Parts: sequence; C-alpha cells; structure tokens
Amino acid sequence: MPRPPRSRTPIKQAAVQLFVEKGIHASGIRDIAQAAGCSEAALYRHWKNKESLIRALFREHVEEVVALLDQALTNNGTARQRLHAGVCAAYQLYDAQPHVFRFVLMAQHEFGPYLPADVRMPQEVIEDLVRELKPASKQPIPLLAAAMIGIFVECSNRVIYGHLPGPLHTYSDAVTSMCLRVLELDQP
Amino acid sequence: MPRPPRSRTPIKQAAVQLFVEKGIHASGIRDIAQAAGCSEAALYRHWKNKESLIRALFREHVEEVVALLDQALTNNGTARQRLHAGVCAAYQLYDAQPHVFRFVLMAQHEFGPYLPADVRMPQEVIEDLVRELKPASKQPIPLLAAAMIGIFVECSNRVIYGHLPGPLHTYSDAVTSMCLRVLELDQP
Amino acid sequence: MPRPPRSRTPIKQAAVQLFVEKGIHASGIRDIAQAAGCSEAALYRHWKNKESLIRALFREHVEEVVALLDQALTNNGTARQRLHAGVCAAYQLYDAQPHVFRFVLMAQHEFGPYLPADVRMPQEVIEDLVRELKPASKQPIPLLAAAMIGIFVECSNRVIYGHLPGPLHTYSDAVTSMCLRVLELDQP
Amino acid sequence: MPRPPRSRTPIKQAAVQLFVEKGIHASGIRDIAQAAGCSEAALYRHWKNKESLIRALFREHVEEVVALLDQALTNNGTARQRLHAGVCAAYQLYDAQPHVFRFVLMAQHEFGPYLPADVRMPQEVIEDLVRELKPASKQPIPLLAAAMIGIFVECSNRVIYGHLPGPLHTYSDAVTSMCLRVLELDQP
DNA sequence: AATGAATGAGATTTCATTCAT
DNA sequence: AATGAATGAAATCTCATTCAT
Repeated sequence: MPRPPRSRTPIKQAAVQLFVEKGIHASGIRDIAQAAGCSEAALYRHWKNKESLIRALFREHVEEVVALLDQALTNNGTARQRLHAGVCAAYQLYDAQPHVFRFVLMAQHEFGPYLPADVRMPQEVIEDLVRELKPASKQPIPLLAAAMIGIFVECSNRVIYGHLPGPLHTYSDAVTSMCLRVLELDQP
Repeated sequence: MPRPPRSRTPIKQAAVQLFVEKGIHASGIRDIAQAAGCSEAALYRHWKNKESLIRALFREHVEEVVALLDQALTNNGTARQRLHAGVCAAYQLYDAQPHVFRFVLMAQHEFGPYLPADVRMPQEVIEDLVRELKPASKQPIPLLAAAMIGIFVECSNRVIYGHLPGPLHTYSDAVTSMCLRVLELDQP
Repeated sequence: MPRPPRSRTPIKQAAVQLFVEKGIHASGIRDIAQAAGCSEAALYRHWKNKESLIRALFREHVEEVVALLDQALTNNGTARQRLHAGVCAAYQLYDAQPHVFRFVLMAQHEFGPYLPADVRMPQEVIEDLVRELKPASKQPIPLLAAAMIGIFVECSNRVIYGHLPGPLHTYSDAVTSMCLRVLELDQP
Repeated sequence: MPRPPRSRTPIKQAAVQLFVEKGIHASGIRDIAQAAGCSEAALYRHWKNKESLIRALFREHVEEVVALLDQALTNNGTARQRLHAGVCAAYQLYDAQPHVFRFVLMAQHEFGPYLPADVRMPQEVIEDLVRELKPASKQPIPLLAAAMIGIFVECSNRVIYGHLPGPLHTYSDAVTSMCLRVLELDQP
C-alpha cells in the first residue's frame, strides 16, 4: 500500500531520473507513477499531460542552471577566475544532481524551442559574459558563446558516455583554459 | 550478389526527412510509409523492423560523414589548411543535404552506442587528426577532440536554430581558427 | 424539516447551463464544480452521484413546466384562448430561462423513463387538455397530443438552431393556430 | 469505381444498433468492436476516431432518408397523395430498418450541427414540398415545415417509447391528415 | 513483391467517486 | 462542512508488426 506523495516533488524527481536513465520517450506515465509511488491518474492533477510535465521540468531546471551560472559568473575576479567559477558551478551541479544536469542536456534540442520567450537560456548568460569580457570582438558574440558551450557540453558528454574517465570536475581547469583560448584571453 | 533494390532510396529519404522534422520517436512507420508513397508492410521487406531502419540509416550516414572527413583531412597542407578543409566539407554537406547532417547529429546520442564496433565514428577521425597534429599533448587526445567537435556542432546548432544567420559555411574560417586556438596551433 | 441548503442553487444553475451548452454526457463533475465555483467533492454532499443530480434537476424542471402549463391552461376562455395561454407561458419560459427550457427538451428522451411514476409529464397535461376540448375524438388522444407537442417543440428547435428568427414568442399565435387546426377546432 | 471495403459494413451496422439500444455515448469502441467481431484498433483504420464514425454514420443515413423522401414526394398526385407517400416511405424505413430510423432521430440534435453545409437535410426536402404546395403562404415556409416534421417525429416517438400501440404505419393516414390540416390543404 | 486489412499490446487520458485532513 | 488529493476502472487511441491475398 504505497503512501501517496505529499506533493509534486517526488513525481518530478522520479520523472527526471527515469528520463535520464531510460530516455524521455521510452519512459511512460506508468513508469513515472510507479517510480513515484502514486497512481497514473495522480499525475494529471498536477500537469495537463505528459508533455506539460516534461516542459515544466525542463523549464524549472533551465532556470535553476541559469541562476547557478549567473551567481557563479558574477564576481570581481579575472576572466579566468570568473570562467572557472562558472565551469565549476556547473560541474558541481553534475556531482550533486547528475540527473538534473543530464536531463537539461538531453532535453534541450527537443524542448528548448517550446520554452516561453521570457525564460533566459544558459546561452544568453554566456553571451552576456562574452560581451563583458570581449567588448570589441571581431567575431559575433553568439558564435564565441556557442563555441564555449560546445567545449563544455561535449567534454561533459565524453565523461557521461564513458569515453573519458571521470569525475567531471577533473576537467574544470582544462575546459576553462580552452574557453579562454577561444576568446583569445589566454595571454595576459 | 544482391544489390539493394532501388525502392529503398525513397523510403530512406522520406525517413530521414521525417526524423529531422518531427523527431525520430514521433515519426511512426505509418508516417514514413505515407511520406515515401508505399505501404507500411513494404518497409518490413527491406528492414527487419523500425529499429533496424534507424540503425541502418544512422550507420550509412555516419560512414558517409567519416569518408567525407577522411578525404578532406588527408592532404599535405598545414594544420590550418587540413582543418579548414574538414570543416568546409562538413558544412558543405549541411548545405547540400541538411537532413542528413542533422539526422546524424540528433541520432548520435541514442543510436551511437549500437553501432557495430568496426564502424569508425566521426570523433575517432578527429582524434586521429589531433594525434597527428599534436603528437605530445599535455591534454588527453579525446578531450581536445571533444572540444573541437563541441565548437563545430554548437556553432551549427546556432545556425540551425536561427540564432546566427546562415549559411553555415560562412563560419568555416572562424570555426577553424577557434579549433586551432584550442589546440594551441595558432602561433606558428 | 431540513430545507435544501442555499449552496445547491449555484451548482444547479451551473449544471443546467453546462448540460445545455456542452451536452449532458460531455459535462463532467469537474466541469460542473468548476463552473459552480466549488469542489468536486461538494457535489456528493448534495447528491448521491452524477445521475442523481441529473434526475433531480430534470424532475424539478419538469414539475416547473407542468405547473406553468397547468396554470396557463386552467382558465375559462375559448379553446384558442386556453391553448394560446399555454403556448405563451412555455415560450416565455424560454425567453426568461432558455437553459431550463432546453434542458427539459434535451433530457426528456434519456431521463424521462426514470422519473417516478407519480410525476406528471408535460405530455399528460396536454393529453388532459385534448380530452377536455375534444371529448369524442376519432383519433387517439395521445396521438393528437403528440402532434401538438411536435408542432410546439419543432418550431422551438427552428428558432434555437437559428433557422427561424427569434424571439420565440413571435410564433405563439401561429403555433396556436396550427394546433387548433390539428384538433379540428379552428372552425367554430 | 472504388467500392468501399466490405469490412466497414458490419462495423457500421453494429454501431448503429448499439447506439440505438444503449445510447450513443454509452456505447464504447470496445462494445462496437465486439459486436462487429473485430478488434478495437480495426475501427481506427476506417475512421479517424469515434466522433468521425458517428458523424459519417449520421451523414450517410441522413442522405439515405433524404433520397427516400425525395423519391416518394416526387410524383404527380394530389397534395394528399404526395404527402402520404412521404409519410409511408419514412414509416416503411422504420419497419425495414428501425435502427437507422431511430439513430437519425436521436443523433440529429447533437450531430446535426456538424454536417457539412452541402448535405441536404430532411427538413429542406419538406420545405421544398411546402413551397410547392403552398406557393403563397402567410406563414414562413420553415415554420410550416417544422410543424409537419414535429407531428411526424413526435408521433413516431410515442410509438417508439410505447405510449401508442404500433406498428408505426398504422398512423400514416392520421399523420398525413394532420399535416394537411396544418397546411390548410384539407378542404379541396 | 506488394498491399490493404487486421491485431495484440500498451500508451495516454478521462471519469466518477472516495479519502484524509 | 468542505476541500485538495488520490484512485481504480475504463475509455480512447496509437503503435509496430503480421497476415491473407
């Protein structure tokens, strides 16, 4: 006799974990409900349907990541220090809540386009940072930001898929250095 | 020596296009058959099931990309020239067949692990290139390769999602430069 | 002597309106509760279940209509005057409370059979009237009554569905005349 | 001439019968499939969903009734003869296929509004007849037609619900007479 | 070889109703 | 007394796959 969940939280946790482990589309309402210890119908009290649940989860976690990055990048250090703080913050999120981190990565392509326009995206945070660090860049800001995000994400992926040995934070320094080189800020 | 019947081609084209436009899991056998102008049962004459179709498509296009990269990277120029040739080749593939390019990108995480071990992956091609260009790197080769791929892919994504104006090949030079900087090969 | 709590009234109004607008079966407990501004569970405090609610509503409104008709038809005028009074009363009910009028019309086929036997139906009122006006009819009384009701209802429907311009009471005279002709009472 | 697949017919017959016997909303896909001797999924090959099935059935049977009426009313007899032919045709439909007749009656209010505009409705046939029989009527044509239809339908209902003894065709003459009286064509 | 039809399994969603507080 | 939360059952619908011709 499973005890009814007190709120949405257990459902959300179960959903994110399942999505990451089995894939978003391969995880059914039934699986989520079972993992959360509630009935399938209970989900529909809190979200209109499966799509709504996924979008809400994605939105919340994107906002979480953005807040994390914003806080880490807002300090008065050197470019390297600030960048390093951002990379570390993100990789610490992975250490603390790997499911959240991976869920955001895996959902971004499919569900990013459905975020409301007023939600700030991680890439915008990075673009703001680049704008600040390289006020007069020859390259378009979004291009530089994209490159940095690419370095960060793809290195994460290598660890996640086992092509590089973990833990992820091992690579904070190297990733920071590569980002600085892309920005041509590695020669003080 | 039975060669593949001609009738596979329209099915494959329809499938790749649908996968890219609607998502792999959101495209059903019925959709594919309809788009290809054949019956659903016809698909099972050519592939064992849906999974086989996807894997076959993925494999073929990965091999296509690898061959393209291999050919472009195998020349006797400078590091910049070789890298630039590779980036150009890939971005021109996108211009010529955007569906193929995007299909490989979107399928790699889910279907990459199921490729037979003897299929070379694009990342291995890049790793070989890095090994050649930086025989004594302090950083792990897969890390450098991942960073280059990240730069390449994420910049593509910005164009694909409309955050940067196209066409993609506009950014070949910039992407090449950023990759060189990551490799610390930009100061000859 | 427990009298019905005041809080039933808004629920009943919301239910009747929803039933007419969306259909009885397409209106769920949830819709009704929402429209009435109360919780779903509150409904079960007042009625045993959805079926009870519908039957109670139907019964009340049938009795309302019957009372209206009885009062209008019970006067000492000519046949035309009495009939006309009945038609006017009914059509004025529509003008005042179109939802009630239409609810009775739409529910009668499905829920009429479940009315307790002691509830008088509108058609019985009409049959009594016919019996009084045509004591020695060649045709069966229920047939004549049915014809009159048919004329009355179908003309209402034309207005309800917009095939005839409203308001409904515009047609009181014409409907009365047609009923009299059916009864062969139009040549005094 | 692509003839409809044989397999639709048993499904349609089962559906109409169930709808009439249990009510349209109380008959589930499962019931229909079971009664038709096929799987539930088979229904979805032929109609997009339950709603489509109902609308298609309604449309077909309305067209059937209209054709029947058109043919019966198109003869060179007197007004009474033509009207009588129409009433008889309809009542014979009831004798031959009572389910069809009752299905049209019971579905008209809910599904009539969704008929495509180009489908001719029975009432239009009657209106055409009235226009022909009473070229210079004081009353609006739709009103007279509505009254006739009301007489016809409500008398049918009395027999269907057992308030008048059957069979239905017993009342052909009486109904014809009442319609003529409504039209003031009973005094030759 | 090819297809229209069919299907079992299962997914998502809805519903009236009850429960715990 | 009133409600938000929860639920079992069932409804509708989808899907990849197979079958009969």
